Amino acid sequence: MDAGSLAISQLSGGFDLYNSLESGQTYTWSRSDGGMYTENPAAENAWYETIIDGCYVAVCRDDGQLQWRSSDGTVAPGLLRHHLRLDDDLEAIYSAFPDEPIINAAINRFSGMRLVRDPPFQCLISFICSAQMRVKRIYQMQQNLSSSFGTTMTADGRSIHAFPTPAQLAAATETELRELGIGYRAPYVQQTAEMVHDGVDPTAARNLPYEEARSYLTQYPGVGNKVADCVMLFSLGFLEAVPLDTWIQKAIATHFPACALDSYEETSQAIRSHFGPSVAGYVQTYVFHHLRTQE
DNA sequence: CGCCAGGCTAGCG
DNA sequence: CGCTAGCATGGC
Repeated sequence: MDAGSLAISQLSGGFDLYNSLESGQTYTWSRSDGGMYTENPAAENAWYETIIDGCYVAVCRDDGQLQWRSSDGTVAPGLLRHHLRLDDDLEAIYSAFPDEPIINAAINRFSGMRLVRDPPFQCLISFICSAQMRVKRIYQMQQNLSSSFGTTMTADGRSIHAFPTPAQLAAATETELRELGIGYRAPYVQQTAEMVHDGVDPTAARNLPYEEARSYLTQYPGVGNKVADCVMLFSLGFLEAVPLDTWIQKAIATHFPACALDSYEETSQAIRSHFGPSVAGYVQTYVFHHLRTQE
């Protein structure tokens, strides 16, 4: 097992590991203390781990450093920079946020929280599963998919499951998926996995303009505008994407009523423009987490 | 028990 | 097009 560290002080705006990985934007990491999405704060030395492209990586915040351990030390630092967006200039991003009370409150609470850049297939499946589901259960469903259909690796003598590949998940039956608690989303998951396995590549959306990319992603069963926006923001790097979930729709009605229009498309356009296209997705993620974790 | 959870789809008018 | 019933499952 290789190991190393990155200096958090060199990152503009710092890095809040806990809120970045437990704000409901990613379901690809697990806390080694088993407390992922339990609403118990992570212990100071809690490790978050995942397997990406066959590479095991674990990270932990310790004394101003982002410590990491990995099965492949040659790729781990670059992998972390990419998937945790460590090169995002948070100070510049905050200064581009609109100066409004609810947004400022969110920045104050979660300063250092970064967007993630998740593996697209895993992101696609996890947000198909997210429909009408609580964050904690979405996470549990992804764990179930991994342990039932994903490849097993051994790290530190423990067995860990990677998220299934499109081929592995396409081979699952609807009945098997329902037994994992996937519910009525089971056929969507199976059929989407099959489409990706057959060559309909979600990453092809990267090369399209924003609204065409969103439309492209809705060809997968179980993917509407909202889920497509999540995939674009949390895995494809469209920082202008603002997923209009129930929380954000309420926030728009209350705090930005001029943007509360009739259709998803119109509201989306208005709120993207209001938040600022280059940072709108960041604003969304901060406000979402702020509202969802208020007492 | 009833209600709700990071919505979507099919089937209407 | 716009509108809405129905959808699985678990937690409160």
